[in-house]
Amino acid sequence: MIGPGCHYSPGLWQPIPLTSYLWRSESRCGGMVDAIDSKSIIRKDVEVRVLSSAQMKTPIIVVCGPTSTGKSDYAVTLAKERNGEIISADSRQVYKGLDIGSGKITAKEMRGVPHHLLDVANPKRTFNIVRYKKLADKAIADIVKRGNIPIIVGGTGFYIDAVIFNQQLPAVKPNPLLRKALSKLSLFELQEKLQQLDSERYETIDIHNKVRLVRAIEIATAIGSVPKIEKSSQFEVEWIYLDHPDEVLKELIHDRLLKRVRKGMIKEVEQLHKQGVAWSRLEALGLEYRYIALYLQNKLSMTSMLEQLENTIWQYVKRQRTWFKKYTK
RNA sequence: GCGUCGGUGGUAGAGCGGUCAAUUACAACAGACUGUAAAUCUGUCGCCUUCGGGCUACGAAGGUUCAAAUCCUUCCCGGCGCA
Repeated sequence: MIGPGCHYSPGLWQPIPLTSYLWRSESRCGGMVDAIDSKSIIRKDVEVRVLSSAQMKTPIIVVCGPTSTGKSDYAVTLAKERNGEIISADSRQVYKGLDIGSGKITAKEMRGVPHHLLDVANPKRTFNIVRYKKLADKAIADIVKRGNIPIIVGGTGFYIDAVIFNQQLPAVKPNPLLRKALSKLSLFELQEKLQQLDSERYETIDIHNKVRLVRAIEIATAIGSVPKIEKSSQFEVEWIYLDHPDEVLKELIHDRLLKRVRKGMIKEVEQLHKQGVAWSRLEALGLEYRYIALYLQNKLSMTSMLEQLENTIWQYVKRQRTWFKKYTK
């Protein structure tokens, strides 16, 4: 059985609870009681009402963890038990057509549980976090309206953060012309430019990271400076972190990779390319799409493609773990 | 068997008398993360350390030299050419 705060799961899995903002304990000290109390006051005082509804946080569940730990499956079971609907937090599963390679759940595996934020973007164009947040916020609101509990499931920590902590990202759209011009500059020139435009952001940014520098300059150019990010939490979060010991996870990754190759993952990438997704775009998508694209272009043999891919997946696992570690604090 | 080229850190591969514990890339390990986030970027990476330094290392053993991964000799191993 799977339930709130019960970090137990079927088979040989050993989901490790990272945090325990348990739903039950939270509602005792926070939301529910206040909410009920405030209702009686509402009719008399609008001020109190606003304050109280701010205090009344929406319960939400987050299932996170590195790739191949069985998040999707776990979440479906959880959703069935808890009346939940699932919101994917995966930067590649948002794209139509990236199915096997991204490890997207199949209709059958959903077992009737509604899933959101899958197949919402065209793989030829880059999706981004602001669009993700907009769609996710909307999905959450709808789910809550239906009286169900939203369950955010995925391995993209950046996306999870944006939604859970309600990060207000600056409303500056990507400017392709500016980016093109900036891409010609050296690292040093980009650093100088940002320092001139916004010395405060310059202090906090990773000054070796061109991508970040370009984005910061883009924002500063448009609105003067990069605003400090505001975080707030409107949710009562129950965190569930799934992981396995290294050896177990490595084996799961290996087996799953072979299984997906057998299921036609290579054909999927070939198909995407035929439909007009450029090799360079596929390579930029990373992991499976990058390495299979290289293989299809005869830049890698089958064996070295699989070897390198497995290796890169493991590096990704470690980046994910690094990200999720902050949820334990 | 003769000739020839080579044997360098987990791997590939620089260095060819001192400034070499040894460029670089990959792997490994740790970390960052404000509209590309499966992306992008950073640090560490022989052993020990009181962080000054100490010790062991470039196939093996000898030798030349103030000084050798770098030169010489022999041996072992691999590629190629001729037999």
